Amino acid sequence: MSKEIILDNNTEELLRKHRLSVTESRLKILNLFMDQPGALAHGDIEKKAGEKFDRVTVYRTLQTFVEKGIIHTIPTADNSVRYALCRDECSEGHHHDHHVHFICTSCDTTYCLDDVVTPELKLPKGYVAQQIEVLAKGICNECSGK
Amino acid sequence: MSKEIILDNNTEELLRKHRLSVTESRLKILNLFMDQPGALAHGDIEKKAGEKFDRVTVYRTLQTFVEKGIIHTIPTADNSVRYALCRDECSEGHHHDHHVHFICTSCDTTYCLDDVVTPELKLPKGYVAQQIEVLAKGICNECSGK
DNA sequence: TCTGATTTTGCAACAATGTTGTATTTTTGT
DNA sequence: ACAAAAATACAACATTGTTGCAAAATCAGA
Repeated sequence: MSKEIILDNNTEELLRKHRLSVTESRLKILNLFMDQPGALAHGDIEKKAGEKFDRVTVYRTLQTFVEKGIIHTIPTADNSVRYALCRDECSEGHHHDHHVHFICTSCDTTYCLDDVVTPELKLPKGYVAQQIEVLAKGICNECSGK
Repeated sequence: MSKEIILDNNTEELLRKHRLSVTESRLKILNLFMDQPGALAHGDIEKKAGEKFDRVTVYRTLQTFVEKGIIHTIPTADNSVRYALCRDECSEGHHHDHHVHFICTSCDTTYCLDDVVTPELKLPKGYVAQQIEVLAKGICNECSGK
């Protein structure tokens, strides 16, 4: 008899779409991402998940999700990469996250500003850009309102 | 009798300017940065320095240099912050590195493109940017020429 | 140039983070 | 329901980053 997991099946379909086995930890981790607007670091996930989440499972799950194009990484200036859901269609191994990321210096939330497109750049001769990441730091919507 | 360290005194003056004691490890680390065009990760420094460099000393030296505005950090998408010399005048604790960073996917060198200025951004209402970091990935000058 | 005060270093011990291999469990397709 | 495939948990380990403190180097003033 299969365990009864009550979760919306958006997440389940997402996994199936990428030909990944539907497992409890994957569903839970996906839901963590869905349930909040920002990005999560590896550590956040271990904490938010309550008590028990094997560290190795989290590492491998995140790695799988990145490879499949379900989440993407966001660079930060400290040593903590954060992950966020890919809103748009990201094909396997090829992300199209041409939007700006915003890190709030007050509440430390990381946002994907999906509507802000990364600007064009004029690079010096010989440099060919394949991908451009824009990282803005400042005060977010929530924190500036108060 | 003081040990004889033969190094150009640009580095020494730089340290004095920031009221830092002139020590062997600081001079060596500064010279590592001077001797190459790109940025260095913590690990690079430990390796490049040959055999002996206490890890703790490197950590604390980098931290000091960042605080004093001698170097600045560059975010990356993997878990390895890199450091580069601040070309322009950076006051203590307040960096003016409004230039674009470029990471070559071929040779893995990180460049500061000092002449490429970060573009203006239109952020959604409520978001106030204090600092904007632009990170371009692609093929660098050196690698594209061949 | 000597000397005491200050700063920096090196070491040890530790904490946190990330990796790998393997046996066991779960999921999948038929 | 069953065999094959995939994912997990656990242990053991490697790497990376942190802290406290005694020893050493540097500095500033006489």
